[in-house]
Amino acid sequence: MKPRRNTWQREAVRAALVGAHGFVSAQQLHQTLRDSGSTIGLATVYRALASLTEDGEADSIQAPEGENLFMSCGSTGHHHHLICRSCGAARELDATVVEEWASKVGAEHGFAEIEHVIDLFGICAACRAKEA
Amino acid sequence: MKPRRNTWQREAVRAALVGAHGFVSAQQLHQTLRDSGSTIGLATVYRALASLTEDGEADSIQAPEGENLFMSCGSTGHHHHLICRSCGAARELDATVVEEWASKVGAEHGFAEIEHVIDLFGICAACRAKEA
DNA sequence: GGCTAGAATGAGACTCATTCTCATTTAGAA
DNA sequence: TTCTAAATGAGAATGAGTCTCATTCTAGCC
Ligand SMILES: [Zn+2]
Ligand SMILES: [Zn+2]
Ligand SMILES: [Zn+2]
Ligand SMILES: [Zn+2]
Repeated sequence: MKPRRNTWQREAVRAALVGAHGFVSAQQLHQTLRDSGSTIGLATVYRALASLTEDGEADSIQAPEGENLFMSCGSTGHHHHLICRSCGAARELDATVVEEWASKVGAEHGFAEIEHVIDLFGICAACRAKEA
Repeated sequence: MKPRRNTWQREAVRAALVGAHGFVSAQQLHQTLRDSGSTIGLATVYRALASLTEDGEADSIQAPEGENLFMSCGSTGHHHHLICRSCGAARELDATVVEEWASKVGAEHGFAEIEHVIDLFGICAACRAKEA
């Protein structure tokens, strides 16, 4: 892990990410921080999120609309999520079966350096209750 | 399927997509078409790809970099791919196990309207040979 | 074949997420 | 405290994709 300086900006992003409880975009996070009086710059939020993700402190996924979403995730290892399209709440999934499937399939077709993207999106119970 | 008029532009996009043999971006496709003398507009390429995808004549995926990629795909039903990061070549996958896993997991967590994104990326044998 | 309504097109303006530039600030070691 | 490279922030730049709207063209009708 490359060296990082501890700036209040980096810490603020980390805190905001933890406070978000679910996947959020860089823009949302920046807005939240500004709304709470911070003067942090948008570019800095992007930089902090990139480094946090690099260091394994945050997970990132691509929303179906193309935006990148980030989340402060407890477990550090490789894993997958079930995400609420409406509020961003996420559940970690035990994906042992698909991990095995993915590596088997990759090998079978003679492809190297296999990576996989596996995400489930839906509407959580809470959001459904709200809408009804 | 909503009605579509047959224009040479739509046909050109369809043909270029078939000729591409793998996943390509709208921009690439547009460039290819222009290079071969066509005067087709970029917006039209986007519109044609969107309608072809809607009609099930093309598949689309999100590249890890965020760009949307399209491919003329034989089978019409729901399925997944193993894609070469380098040349876009793709294999269709039998993903019965993961389909079952996905629907089970969604239900278990009380989420509704589950959709899943499952894509494998790697480097195909041909591209590895080329690089070496 | 001509006529017409409405769909499709294309040039370019526009949006919006993300990255880059660069002058200024600051963390952290000495 | 001093110094230096890393980090920051404002705004410019990038780039995929969408939108607008005047013009063109398809397809059905005579
Ligand atoms: Zn929700
Ligand atoms: Zn995995
Ligand atoms: Zn390849
Ligand atoms: Zn599937």
